[in-house]
Amino acid sequence: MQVAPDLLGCVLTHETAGGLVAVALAEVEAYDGRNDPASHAFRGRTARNAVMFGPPGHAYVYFTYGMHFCVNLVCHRDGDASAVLLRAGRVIDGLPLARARRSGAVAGTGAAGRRGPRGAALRELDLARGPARLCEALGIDRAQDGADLCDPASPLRISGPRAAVPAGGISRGPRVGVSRAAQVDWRFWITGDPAVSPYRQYAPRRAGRAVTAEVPPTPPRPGVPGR
DNA sequence: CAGCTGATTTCCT
DNA sequence: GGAAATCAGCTGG
Repeated sequence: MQVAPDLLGCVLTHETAGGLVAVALAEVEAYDGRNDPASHAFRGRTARNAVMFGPPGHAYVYFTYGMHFCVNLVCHRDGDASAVLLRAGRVIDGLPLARARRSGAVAGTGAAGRRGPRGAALRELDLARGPARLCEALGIDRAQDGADLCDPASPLRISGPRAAVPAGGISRGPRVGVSRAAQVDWRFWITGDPAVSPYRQYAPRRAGRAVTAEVPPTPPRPGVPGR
């Protein structure tokens, strides 16, 4: 929570065999470990979130919704599972590679098993506009879980602290898509930055399957008079 | 543009 | 069994 706004404007860089991509952070969210019902660490340590309970400065990468990766920076001392989700940014280096990954053209990157080109060309601003998009553009997956982001020699690293407060200042508001502790304003972003992801409130999904026990009323059909 | 849906793993009840 | 720190594709206005 303390360091989250300071990450805005910092640069996250990932160097792989395929090349280098760097993103200037525009949006982050803080999660307060065991004290925060919205945190993955709220219910204790699991195989997935183990890195969060380790020393600060490392990457916690998780897989969610069966297809997406998101990356956090572990912030508090060993045993204290606080972390900051890196939600969005602007690609400032390695643009062609970022675009290729996001369009599904690079094998072994992106969400598990996804392949083949998708539809229309992507806007440059959308390449890292959202936590899963940011990971895909940078080529981050569970292999980077635990990486030391503060080591300048690490393939995945963060450069900071930034030189100055971003022009336009910093805004804060509720976190995106969380159902619990939705009222706390622990999301921070650079005011007016177009790379900030659109805010979405948590919305429970309706019961998916249609009725089998009930017969829905027959809808009126065109050309067929009602009664 | 708002709203809804499918995809699909990890963890929880 | 079902929700979740998401995204893209599609529909209707």
